[in-house]
Amino acid sequence: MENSFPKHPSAVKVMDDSGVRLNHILARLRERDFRITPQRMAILKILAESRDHPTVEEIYAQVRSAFPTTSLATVYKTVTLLKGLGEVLEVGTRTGSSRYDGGKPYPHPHVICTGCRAMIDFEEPALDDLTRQVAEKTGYQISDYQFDFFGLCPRCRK
Amino acid sequence: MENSFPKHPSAVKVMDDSGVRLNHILARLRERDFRITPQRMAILKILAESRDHPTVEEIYAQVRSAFPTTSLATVYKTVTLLKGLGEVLEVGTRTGSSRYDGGKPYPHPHVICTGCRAMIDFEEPALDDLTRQVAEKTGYQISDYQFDFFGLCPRCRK
DNA sequence: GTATCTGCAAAAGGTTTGCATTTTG
DNA sequence: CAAAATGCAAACCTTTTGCAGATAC
Repeated sequence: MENSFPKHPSAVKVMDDSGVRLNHILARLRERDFRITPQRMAILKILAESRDHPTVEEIYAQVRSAFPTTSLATVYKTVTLLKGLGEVLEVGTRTGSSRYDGGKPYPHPHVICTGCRAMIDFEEPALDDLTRQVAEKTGYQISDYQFDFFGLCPRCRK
Repeated sequence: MENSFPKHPSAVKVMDDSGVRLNHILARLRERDFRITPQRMAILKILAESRDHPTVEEIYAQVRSAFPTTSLATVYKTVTLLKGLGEVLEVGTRTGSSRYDGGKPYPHPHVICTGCRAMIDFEEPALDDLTRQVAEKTGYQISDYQFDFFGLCPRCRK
């Protein structure tokens, strides 16, 4: 195979059912002998369920309501671990903190409001093809991309 | 007009001749009563001439060889100023420092080597069209995008 | 029981800011 | 000469790290 570019939902086992997604991540962790602590479980649930691309700070705040002693460092460590396993996608917003997607951990475009920071996904099947073209034309072995649009959402537009 | 999306070279006056590009930026600065200090001039030259997307740190090192008293803060301030004027494009590399393109200040895709960090431009005319589609489908008023591919370049591939 | 995880606090980048001094136009 | 830019150091933010004590399996 020419490159190791991540696959789409059907291939990667990403489902709209966040419960199934959570179980999938749990299985991956057990597989590799990572431990399921209460803090981790809480973080995993948030990442698997939320559709709004939370920041570490936001995850932290939510986890704290259930486990008040949880530390920011633990959230960072867990998110980093999941990123390494390919079970969470980090989205850099170029202003401030990264945001995380535990529901669709493969690269895909986002549309980000420069006013309220709302972030939505954008489906564009042609990107797999474009990625292949980039690999061909440049000789690079493309393994990842980030593609984000910025602008005002309908509400912030006034 | 539906959106304020930046235009391509022919429209924006970006030329392969870095001297002309430099003059263009100088004119923009004078226009707005910004002053042309020796430090600024040195930074502008580097940004207009270089094709390798330097970091602030790299610009700083180069400027220092001509003006040894120059400070990092001045480089940051100048780059921020030019970004605000739309005369420099900031490219986030998601590892470490941003890199800057003073030759093509409008959004365009990059291909970045995850080994040696080499960064090349990628021309894809169809993106203007895709941007329009994103605006239509989402209702967002798209003003900018970032689109970067990551992977090993032919040399780093071994 | 032991390897792993947590929580704390300190450190580490990268970038921004405040302000006195210098310089440009 | 007035307005703007420089240079320095301190401040800022986000993320990472080291390590002693706690905990999952």
